[in-house]
Amino acid sequence: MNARPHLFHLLLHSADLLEAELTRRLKPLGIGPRQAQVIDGLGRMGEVSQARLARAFNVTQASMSTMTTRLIAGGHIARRPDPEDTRGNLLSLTDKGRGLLSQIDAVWRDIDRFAADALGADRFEALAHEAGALRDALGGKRPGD
Amino acid sequence: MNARPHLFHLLLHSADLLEAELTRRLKPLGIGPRQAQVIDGLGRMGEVSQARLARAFNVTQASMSTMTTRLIAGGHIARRPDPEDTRGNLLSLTDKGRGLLSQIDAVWRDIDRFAADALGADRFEALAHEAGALRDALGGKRPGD
DNA sequence: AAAACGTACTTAGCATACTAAGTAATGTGA
DNA sequence: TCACATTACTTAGTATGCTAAGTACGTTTT
Repeated sequence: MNARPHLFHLLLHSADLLEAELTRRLKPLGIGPRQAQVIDGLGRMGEVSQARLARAFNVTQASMSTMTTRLIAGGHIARRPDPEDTRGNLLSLTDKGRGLLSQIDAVWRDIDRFAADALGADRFEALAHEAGALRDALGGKRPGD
Repeated sequence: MNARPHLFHLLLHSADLLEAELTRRLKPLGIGPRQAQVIDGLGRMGEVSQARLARAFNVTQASMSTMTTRLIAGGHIARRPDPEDTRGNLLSLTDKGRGLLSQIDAVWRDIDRFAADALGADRFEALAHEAGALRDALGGKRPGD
C-alpha cells in the first residue's frame, strides 16, 4: 500500500534520519547537532548578540535563549553585557567551545561524506542543491547572515 | 561569509521550514504534523499494535508511546487489549479521528502544492525523489510497511 | 519630556525525538 | 517445566522547536 507517499514526507523523513546520524556522531563531543551549528556559527561570526544569532539561524529568540542557556551551562560559550545596549549581551566562544571547532568541522565533513556514500555523490549534490533552493524559496536565511 | 554551507545543513533547514509551514496549516485541526501522519497511517492500516505503528514510522516504541498517549488524550484514537497478546494493545481511529482524514489529506495536498509553487514542480519532484533515495539508503521504512 | 512603539531576553507550556531503565508477558530451549 | 531471551509498553530525563506572555530598555513621536 501507500504507492506514492506525499513528497514532503520523504523530505522530513530523510532529514530526521540524517539528523539522527549526526546526533550519534556528535555524542562523543557532548553536544547536540544544533549546539554544534551554533558553536560553529559563533566561531565564524565572532562576538554577536543573541538576537543576531537567532536571526542568523532563523529560529525565534525564545529558542535561541534556551539554546544559549544550554551552551553556557556546558561551558562552550560565554556572555558579557553589551556596552552599547543594556538590553542585550554579547556572546562568544570560550576556550572549550573553540576547542571543539575542528572536531565539529570533521563531523560536518564526515556526515556529508557519509550521505554522499550512501546516495552517490551526484545525487547528494542534487539533493543539497534543491534543498537549498527550497530553503531560499521559503525565506530561510543562512548562518553568517 | 559562509560561501558553501555543508550539504546537510540545507537539508535540515529546508525540512524545518516545511515542517513549520505544516504545523501552521494543521493548527486549525488541533493536531501537530506527526500526529497527522499517524492518524493518516492508522486510517490506511486499520487496527494495529503500537509496536507495528512504531516500526511503520521508523520511530522508537518510546516515542510512539507518548505519541499515542497524546492522540488518545485528544480523542483521535482508541486502544483495546489485543486478544492474541496480553502485552499489547490494538490501536484504531475513533470517529473523531476518522473525521479528520479528509482534512489531513487536503493539507497534504496543499503543502505539496505550496512547496511545488515555491520551488517549481520539476525541482520539487527532483527534491522528493532524491530525499526518498536518501531515506532508503539510510534504512528508513515507510508507513504502510 | 511623556507616551508609544519596537527590540532584547526569559519563562512557561506544549510537540516531538532519543536513550536508558523498568515491568509484564511471550517464546524457546535444555 | 524452569530459566533466559525477546518483545510490548511506560516513564524519566534530555535536546530542540514554537507560541504566548511578561520585563526591561531603546527610539520616536508628539
